[in-house]
Amino acid sequence: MAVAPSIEPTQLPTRWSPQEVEAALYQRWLDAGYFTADPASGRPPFCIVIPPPNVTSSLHMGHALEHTLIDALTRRRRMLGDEVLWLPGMDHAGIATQNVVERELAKEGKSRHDLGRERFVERVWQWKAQSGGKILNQMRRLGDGVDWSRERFTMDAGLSRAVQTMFKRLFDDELIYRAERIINWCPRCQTALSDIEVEHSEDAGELISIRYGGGAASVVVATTRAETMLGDTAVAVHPDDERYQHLVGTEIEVPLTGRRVPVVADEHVDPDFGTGAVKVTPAHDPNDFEIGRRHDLPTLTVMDERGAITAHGPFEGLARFEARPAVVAALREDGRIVAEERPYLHSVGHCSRCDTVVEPRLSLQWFVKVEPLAKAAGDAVRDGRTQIHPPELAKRYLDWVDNMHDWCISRQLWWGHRIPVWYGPNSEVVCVGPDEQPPTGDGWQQDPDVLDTWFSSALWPFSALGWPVRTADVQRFYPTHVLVTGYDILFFWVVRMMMFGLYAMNGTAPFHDVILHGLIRDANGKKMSKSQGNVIDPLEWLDHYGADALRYTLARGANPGVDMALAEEWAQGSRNFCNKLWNASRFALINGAALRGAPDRDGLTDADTWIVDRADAVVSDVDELFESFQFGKVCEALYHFVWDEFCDWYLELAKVQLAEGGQRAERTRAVLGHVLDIVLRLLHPVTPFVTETLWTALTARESIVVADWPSATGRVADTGAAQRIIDVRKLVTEIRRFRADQGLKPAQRVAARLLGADTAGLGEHDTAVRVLARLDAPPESFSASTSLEVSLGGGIVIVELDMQGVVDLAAERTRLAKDLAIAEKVLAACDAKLNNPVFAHKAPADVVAKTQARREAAVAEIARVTARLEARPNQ
RNA sequence: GGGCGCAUAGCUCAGUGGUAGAGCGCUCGCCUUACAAGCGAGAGGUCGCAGGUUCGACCCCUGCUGCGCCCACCA
Repeated sequence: MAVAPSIEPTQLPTRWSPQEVEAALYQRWLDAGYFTADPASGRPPFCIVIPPPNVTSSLHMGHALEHTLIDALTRRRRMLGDEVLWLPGMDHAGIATQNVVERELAKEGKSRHDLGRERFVERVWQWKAQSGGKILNQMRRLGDGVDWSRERFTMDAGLSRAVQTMFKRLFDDELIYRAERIINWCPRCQTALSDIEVEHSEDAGELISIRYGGGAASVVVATTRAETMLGDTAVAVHPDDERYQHLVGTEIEVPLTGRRVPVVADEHVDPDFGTGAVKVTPAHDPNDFEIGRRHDLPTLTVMDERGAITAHGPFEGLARFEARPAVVAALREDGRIVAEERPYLHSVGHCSRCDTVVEPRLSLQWFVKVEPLAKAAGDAVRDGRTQIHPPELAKRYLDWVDNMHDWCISRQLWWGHRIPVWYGPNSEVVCVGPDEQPPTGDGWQQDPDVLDTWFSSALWPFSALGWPVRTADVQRFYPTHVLVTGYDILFFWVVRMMMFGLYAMNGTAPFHDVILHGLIRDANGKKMSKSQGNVIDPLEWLDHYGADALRYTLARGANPGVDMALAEEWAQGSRNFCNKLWNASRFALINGAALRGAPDRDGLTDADTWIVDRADAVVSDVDELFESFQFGKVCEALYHFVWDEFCDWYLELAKVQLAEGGQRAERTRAVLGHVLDIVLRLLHPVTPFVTETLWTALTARESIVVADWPSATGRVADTGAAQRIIDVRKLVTEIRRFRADQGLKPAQRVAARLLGADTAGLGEHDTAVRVLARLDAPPESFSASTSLEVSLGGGIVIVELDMQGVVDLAAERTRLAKDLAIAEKVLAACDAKLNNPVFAHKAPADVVAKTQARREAAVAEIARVTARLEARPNQ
């Protein structure tokens, strides 16, 4: 059982010091077991699985954002009474992690081959232990309310079993196949890559036009990859291209290799591009591969897995980028062959992990046949079973699933789930399920490759819950409710979870809502990157400003799908807000506020009624905003209420009420406690630490983590009280403005008489207005030296002031002139509308009425200001 | 090549068919007994450009310009 620390209000420091208490509070929550889910409880379930961070790195700001949003959602649901499970874990991140560890090895002058597969994998596990620990610590610092008893890793035994089960099932359903295809090959990582692991960029290259054949039977083809001509086995032209009709079906000689290759007619060729003729290299280009299949062309592999040339004497052994100029140089030796060389900007694929130029390569790989799976994934979004926020991104999702290529899932790596397929001595292929023994005997060998890391990630929403075992967790918490992740992995991850979830879980999509947050950028809107040196480490802000300030900053900027620029000032502002909350609470506690339930309406002042009603409204606003995942607006609404309304006005009015003592003060304390209680609970999902500290002090209860989420009192708002408070605020502001214009110091008291306050309904607010505006009661011999008229909702109040001859006429004239100009502008605008005959017909009645009212107010204002100005000679 | 998004105050961003908003920054004045990480009062915007619809457009439509992102097998 957690015990709230007892704090003596008067001992509270004037600043919130997060560093001193956060760790202890977090430990207290863990000890109390608040974050441990119980599948057997009767509560409605609410589950979010963490997007498992890669074990390779520590958490960056994007993670901090993601975790803040997830934590806010889960904390709120917990307070609403749900059985909440936020399941933590990490991803083995196959190629990324292997690369990191290989780089470590390189520092020791070793390669993975020096260690051998087994020892290398051991080494990666060591890395995982070290790096993973850092991540877990960061999550604690952030205050993540995760269920640590359920922590998973994509390579742990259970998840490996899930992977094997899934593979086997897809294999048996013929949704996984092995084929020789042109795939994206990274010559540095020496593995196949899926389409989305390739990043395209516009690179400068050369387009070289080469004459094939000779004399009348020659044709010019163009290429940016001259070295591939060593593997050419045809030239292709469009079937309808009359220029080349006579050549189709003939053979033509390829320069350098001297190979005689057929000229084929193929629809793929664009007759308008270049010369309309294409060299065909089936082994090294995906299009050419297809052409080759259609025309039964041989595939001639001329490059090895490192990208070095394997054939043709003089070029053998050259790396591809050395071979390219070498081939061109050799072609130039015969002056008739190279028809043209020109610079050329074109799109080139790079390995997303190491930036090496990807080489299309013919090889035998495993693929997932995505069509039926992608169809289901599209349908789930189309029919609304899963909703994507923001909806604009749903279109992008659909475009993608509708045009998806088969997914290459085998990787020539060592770190990952080994493909559960065994090959026999007589070309047998056996897929081995998790409960089956692999075949033994001479010549049987397991496939050496591992699976794409996204294969296991795609299973995460159910494998992490225990699938394929029918665990209580799977039954209770699948489908999960919300997925919170960045839009940058919509295709990598979200689509694949949808495909696999729908397939493995009998058509049940893995989540109801997908929230795609934006990317974190630096203050100038630039992407954070290590090479730019503009990365902000969340730990730095945690140390300087505390977890709540960091979380609040991130949540406040979190508009769905929109990137966020982060600057240090934001964190400072959030820290200041936490401190404001701290001091407001401190004030309330010092003055004896305590939680006594919702205050009885009887005997409340206008100020009390107003703030209680406002708190009610904020509760429903925040609920609505949370339900629609508008975190930024949740924060904004609470910020405005706490700072601009509760602190700036209610607390100041409360001071007056407390000074009255007795029953009035007692009720004020109740209202303070009530409103503060609501505010703290509403803020808790975003700023858990400061709210916990203050709430336990206010209520003497166990923990706000398990407090009830606020609900509105359900009573009808008192608009009269609200209007009177608005009037008080306006009156006070106008008087302060006047004082400022007149150059009065804040401390300087001025005697004043308020005329018309009673009829304006502000009779009982006389003291408050005087305190807030620093006005003294008029002495018996009061004589006003100047006056100020303020037009309020309840009527006009005239403030007569004894300025003792210090009236600054010039300042007043300036202000009046400004007021006059504004009023005249408003009048003109209103007249323009009202004089338009169509306006009265077409505009809604309330708009017309409002416009008329505005006009009248402007006219009255002009009259008053003009009178003022006339009464103040320019002397 | 296809698709999408964004252009609003100095900066980062909200916003609604009917008088332009916030935070930070800036100016002036204040240590006013919760808070100087604070208080009070201000300045600052022809809501990218050009048309159109409408009584009325920052908001809806069209085009343009600029920026960004995603997808793509342009040799």
